[in-house]
Amino acid sequence: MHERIVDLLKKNHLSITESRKKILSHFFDANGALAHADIEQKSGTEFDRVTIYRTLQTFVEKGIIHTIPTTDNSVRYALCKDECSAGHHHDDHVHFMCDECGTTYCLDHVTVPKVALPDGFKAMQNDLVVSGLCNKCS
Amino acid sequence: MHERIVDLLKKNHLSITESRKKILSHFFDANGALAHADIEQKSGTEFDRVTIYRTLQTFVEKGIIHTIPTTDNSVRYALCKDECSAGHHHDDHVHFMCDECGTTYCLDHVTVPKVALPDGFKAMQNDLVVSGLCNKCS
DNA sequence: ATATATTTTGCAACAATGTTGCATTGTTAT
DNA sequence: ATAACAATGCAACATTGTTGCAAAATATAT
Ligand SMILES: [Mn+2]
Ligand SMILES: [Mn+2]
Ligand SMILES: [Zn+2]
Ligand SMILES: [Zn+2]
Repeated sequence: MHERIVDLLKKNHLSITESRKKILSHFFDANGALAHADIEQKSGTEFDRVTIYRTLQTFVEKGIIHTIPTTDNSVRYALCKDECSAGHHHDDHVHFMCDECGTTYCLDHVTVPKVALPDGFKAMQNDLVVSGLCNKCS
Repeated sequence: MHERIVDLLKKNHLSITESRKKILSHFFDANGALAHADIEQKSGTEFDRVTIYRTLQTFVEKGIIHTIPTTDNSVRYALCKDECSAGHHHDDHVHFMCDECGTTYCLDHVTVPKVALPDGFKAMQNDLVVSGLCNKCS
């Protein structure tokens, strides 16, 4: 596990620092997506709030994590699959938010369907967010 | 137009106030969705920031406007169709965000497709946000 | 039309979230 | 080990959103 994290950082030409390792490990441990506040809580006073912001930003830029549009308009992050790289995300899966437990899931095997748009509209990215009850809460 | 606004407020058992009329008229004038900041800007110093927050909240509760999940996780609002009422929104249309001009459109005639979810997941609401170039920018 | 009851507003104070510059510390390359 | 470079912590600030309460506006009853 620790090796996997270090490798992932190396692969993306990022220096191996305590905060990056720790924050990445939170993502590997979590089953759902994490908000900034979640990480802040899990980390205690280990590192500064600013470091968390900057680390998340770096991870998004490198294609290590992706942001998730949510119905409550709070920012959440989840690990990307291997296909993503710096500047090129390929997270075309559906996201699910449980109204009961609040967990946000990446449904990696459910792809976002394409829809026909009015004339002149060109789609570059499609995000589908489903909310309801997850398999643990229903 | 003015009558239409007053009627809409009356229909929802809301007192007819200057701020509510003015904010509603901004939505009727706008072609896309509005963020809190847009309204604050259009209104100048006419009313307090807090009033705008409370008015938007009231309108959402009454089913007059709906919130739109966005990829940049900023809150946007747009007028609902007549079918919406207090506590019962029926805004099952696709939203489009233009990467060029920033406009957010309600594509009222494009409905969100249903997707098959893993076992145990129960969908209550589906939001599809498409981004790319709008008909004016492409 | 006036008086009363109810609701909405503005203000102030606060909380939460996010951003920036810069000196110090930690990491990498030589 | 040393130098070059990158990341971190801190402080200060900006933006966004929330709450309580007195004053003002609106709706209701007389
Ligand atoms: Mn995801
Ligand atoms: Mn809409
Ligand atoms: Zn759940
Ligand atoms: Zn456009």
